[in-house]
Amino acid sequence: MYYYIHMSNPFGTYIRTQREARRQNDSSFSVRQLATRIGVEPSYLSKVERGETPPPSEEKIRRLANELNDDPDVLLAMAGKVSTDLQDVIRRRPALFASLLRDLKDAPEHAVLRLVREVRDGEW
Amino acid sequence: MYYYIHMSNPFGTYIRTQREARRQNDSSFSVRQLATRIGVEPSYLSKVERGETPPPSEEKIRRLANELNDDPDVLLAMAGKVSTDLQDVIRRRPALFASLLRDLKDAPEHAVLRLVREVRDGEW
DNA sequence: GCTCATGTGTATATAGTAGTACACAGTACC
DNA sequence: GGTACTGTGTACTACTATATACACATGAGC
Repeated sequence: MYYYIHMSNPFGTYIRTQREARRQNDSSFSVRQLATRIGVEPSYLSKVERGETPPPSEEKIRRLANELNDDPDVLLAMAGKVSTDLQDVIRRRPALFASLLRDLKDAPEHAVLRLVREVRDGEW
Repeated sequence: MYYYIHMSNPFGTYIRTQREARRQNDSSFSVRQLATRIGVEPSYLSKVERGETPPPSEEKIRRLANELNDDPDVLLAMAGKVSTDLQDVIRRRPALFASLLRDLKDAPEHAVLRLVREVRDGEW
């Protein structure tokens, strides 16, 4: 017997919006059918979309991202989570990546992107 | 009624080692007194050190790091966790930081450090 | 040899996570 | 106008996280 505090709910709202958009052209994007495809009970997906229950597990969020053609990292972020593979990167070299992230915390997007590009071009 | 699978236990082992090292010169680093200072029951800290129970919460780990003069990020990593403030950095710009981290995942330490230095010197 | 601190065993509590099972009322469609 | 699918309400479950409370035997120091 408990209540889920029902504030804003960015994750569920976004999922519902995306699902209904897809549904215009594809009737298989009903709550029931999508729920079945990602492997949960329809009533559960319904509750998640309405924010009556917290977002599902990382795995289910990944399947949602896949079905809805969305970036899993972005959906996970909306759900208040961080991908476990990213957490693993940090956990293997905590001091190093902690300082990198804290330094880049407020860096403008283009600056970070430049670093990404530098790294990708193999400049090290 | 459950058992904690008691494999390797890097966190507890490390804490015990550090605590006993400190205790050579300072008798206040007994299980009981340290537990009291960080705000947990002595029997709980004992179980954590012996790996009978999983590592404590982030907050308690931070207090341990403080008492033992250790890097909180490193202790958290040993406990299989990532600091919530770092998770927040990623969650605010998930696509950006996800790609950065995945690209740097296997980069050699000195290359990452060079980036840290670049950023610190404000080259953006 | 008594006191007091020490480490640890046993039992238990509470919240959060991550769902399932099933029934029920509305709607679509043919 | 019956069939079949839809969204959702109600009730329940199992497991994990994060601990507390207290008792007990041991050992060290005065």
